[in-house]
Amino acid sequence: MLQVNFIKANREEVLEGLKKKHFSEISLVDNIISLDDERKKLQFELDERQSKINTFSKEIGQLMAKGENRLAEEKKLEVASLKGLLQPVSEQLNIVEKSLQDDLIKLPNLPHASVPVGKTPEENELVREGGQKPVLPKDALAHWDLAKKYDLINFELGNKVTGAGFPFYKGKGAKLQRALIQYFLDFNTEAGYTEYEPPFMVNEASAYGTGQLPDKEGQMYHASADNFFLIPTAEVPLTNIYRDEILKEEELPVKMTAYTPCFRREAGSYGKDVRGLNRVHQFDKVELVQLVHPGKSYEVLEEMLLHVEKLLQSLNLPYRILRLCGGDMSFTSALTYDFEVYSAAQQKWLEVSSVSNFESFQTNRMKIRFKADGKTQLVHSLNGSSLALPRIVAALLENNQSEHGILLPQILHSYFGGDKIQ
RNA sequence: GGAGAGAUGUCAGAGCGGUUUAAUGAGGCGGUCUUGAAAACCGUUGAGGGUAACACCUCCGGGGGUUCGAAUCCCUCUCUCUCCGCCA
Repeated sequence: MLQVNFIKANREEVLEGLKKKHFSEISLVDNIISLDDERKKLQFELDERQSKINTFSKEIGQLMAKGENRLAEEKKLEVASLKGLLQPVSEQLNIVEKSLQDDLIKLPNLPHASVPVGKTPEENELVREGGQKPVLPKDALAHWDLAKKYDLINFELGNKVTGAGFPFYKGKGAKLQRALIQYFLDFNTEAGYTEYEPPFMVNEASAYGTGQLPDKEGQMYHASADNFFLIPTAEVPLTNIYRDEILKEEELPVKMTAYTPCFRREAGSYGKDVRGLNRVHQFDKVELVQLVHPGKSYEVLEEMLLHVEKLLQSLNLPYRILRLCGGDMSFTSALTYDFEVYSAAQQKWLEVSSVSNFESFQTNRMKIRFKADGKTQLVHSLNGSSLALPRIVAALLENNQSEHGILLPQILHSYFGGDKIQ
């Protein structure tokens, strides 16, 4: 959520930013500004009347203490009439505040200056590429065929027990999941991130805090008896740890990492690109979250980018980094880098990580602040995947297939307890 | 699932209709003293709105009500704790 005062002081900049993000309801901006002006006016009026009533009420108390009941009764009547004037103002104020809030919630975050102009994924900007694309024989198999050949993943069984998009991992396939999770967490904690194991369900306030509500509730699984939501990412419980908290400046940066399964309904995405592990409803992911001083968030974003890049390099996967264009970015982000790995048998780039700076957009909603020199201000929040497992597994299987089996990268040997899958 | 108790500032904890602008203690910060530290003493220390700065207004778990006046009384919701039951 953007801050009203910022919008008021930077109207032109806000309009331009929204345009870059291809946000259509531009009129909201002026609406917000006038609603806030009205809010202030009403609030002032209400405060003044309330102040009078408070004074009179105190006087009544003093009169009664002195036994001057008749004067007190007269004052009571006076206050009663003042109260009648209070009601309509307070009702109007409530209406205005509600509309203001509703409008503010609809505004997306503004894109950073470095965000490229564009609307579609094709217009994302290539930052750099790394690693070597393998040369596979003509009869190379896609990961869903490899998964079957080595009995690693059973998609049909998932259909039976739960539904489409809930695969079973089995044997070496299950162990590979465990090895990757363990390795990713170790990699992150060595870089100073504190490991958490959070709840996999959150309440409504938390889903609202990170921006899943009120808009995207169709994307989350909902446990209606208790009104809990299955988390779509560890970002939700992790960031909400600090909801409504005021940190000390020296507590920053807060660096957190967690493994969780992620649950996504993916409503509306059928057909292409959903085969095998390319898009599933439940998957494993290790996530990074940082809360930082607002002056340092872009520096930290680059640091997180390098961190994830090193991780991909250690897996020997060919990757590329994209800077997302205005139209392809998420509602809440100010700048997002996507990591994609090349899945050689499908001959396709698959997104495996998204690293974003949200600036104060999330923290304004959640009221995550810090205190410095007596002043309280919002921290900046960032997050990134390191990494989402399914597509990493897809690329590992496809790119490393050979006549001797799947040859795993060196770094995984000890975690996996072997160097290949046969 | 049943019964009971409770939710107050950073923490502990009083207040249960009108000098509460929320007592008191601890912690934090500043100071006096000291070579330095501890102790002792003095001062200071919540959030939001509003203002050029004051003033002023709101907040004692959330929402609603009674009253001239509510942390205090009533209703309701949420959560926490204790005991019993069930249980990995």
